[in-house]
Amino acid sequence: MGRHSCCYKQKLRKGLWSPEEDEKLLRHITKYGHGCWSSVPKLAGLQRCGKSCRLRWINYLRPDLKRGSFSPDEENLIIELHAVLGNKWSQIAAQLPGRTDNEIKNLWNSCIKKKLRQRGIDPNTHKPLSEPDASTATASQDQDSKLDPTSSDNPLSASASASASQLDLLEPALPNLHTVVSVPVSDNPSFTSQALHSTLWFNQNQHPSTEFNSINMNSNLFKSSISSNLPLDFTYPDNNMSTSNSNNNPIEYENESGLFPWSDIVPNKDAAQIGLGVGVGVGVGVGVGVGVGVDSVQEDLKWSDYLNGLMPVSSVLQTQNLNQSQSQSQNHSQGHFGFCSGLKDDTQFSITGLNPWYQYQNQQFQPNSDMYSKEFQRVSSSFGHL
DNA sequence: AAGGAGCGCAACCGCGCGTAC
DNA sequence: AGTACGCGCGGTTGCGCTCCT
Repeated sequence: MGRHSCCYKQKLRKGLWSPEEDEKLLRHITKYGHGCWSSVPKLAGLQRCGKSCRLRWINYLRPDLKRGSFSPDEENLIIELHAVLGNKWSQIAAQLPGRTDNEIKNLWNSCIKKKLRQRGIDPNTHKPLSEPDASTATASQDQDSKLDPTSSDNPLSASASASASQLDLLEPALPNLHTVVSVPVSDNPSFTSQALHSTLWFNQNQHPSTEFNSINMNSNLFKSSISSNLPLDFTYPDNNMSTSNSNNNPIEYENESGLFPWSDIVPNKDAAQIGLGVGVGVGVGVGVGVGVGVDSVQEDLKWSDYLNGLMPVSSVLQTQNLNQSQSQSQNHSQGHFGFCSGLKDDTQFSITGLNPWYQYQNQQFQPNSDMYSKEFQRVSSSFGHL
């Protein structure tokens, strides 16, 4: 254990790689593959340890690496993923094709941390800093007063007092949620409701022993269900969903990645009854959300339909600017908080306004519908335990 | 113009885990 | 079962560039 034997060997070069070394390594791996890394330097004629070769290949020479600075979309995604995964750089990198863990780690330590602090967010906990700067605090106070100026015990008001980011509004609603669904955001007209439908459906019929009504997302049972092979049955309405964001960068619906611990669960389209959605908005600002709804979407609706009034997507989808996104996220947080109005005040089961899916659900899922109100109340009472 | 500070990035280090023997 | 080894990961370091004074 500990130090590798190769590190004890003398006469091995360290430090920056020369172009000649790069060429040797590149030529060797291109021709033969890397195989056993410890043998690579010898076979490639390099005075390096295998570990150094591996690192150089992974972080620099790999042909599929994306060069250049990170896009706002990528930065946002990193923030979202970090909120869920923490310093699991390799797992975060797995969600960003062409980016390395080292690159992301460096970006985080050099740029994103700073940006979050400037916005009054603790980059480690993703919670508001204890003493936010005055401007942030003022802005958030305005948001609070719009949200519910009369409710002093409104936990959302309280949590938003330091900063009005999405993360604030979700705290302490989702203190230990370790689950992410990457919800695509697009201005692509072919973007259909199925794409929006990136919600994990939870079929209580197939597992009557699992009490949806009493599920507590903070419970160890729930968390262990999510982090292991669940006894619950999560399904994906659309398995092969893939779309693009407004930069036309593909956002893959990763249902086989390590991101979803339940990724090996067999999809079951017939299971969609009560939805438990856990989502992260991509490229539209800081937003981690959880949605609860009834699956009422049967037909495909075009993305343009949403923009034409079926759902109040608004301009939030058209910006890539983090600042704009954040301020918009504040607006949406208020605007769509009505969705939670059917829940008890202390439910704290909030929904991000950034996620079109939740906005869509907000419109479709009207409590005054007899069919849905029952279910809604059921769900409401369920999450009243939180 | 010179020097120091700050920053970004590439590379290294040390550890844990898995596997072969 | 114990040991050695290889791999991968997260944390850290150090170099070089840019900006500021």
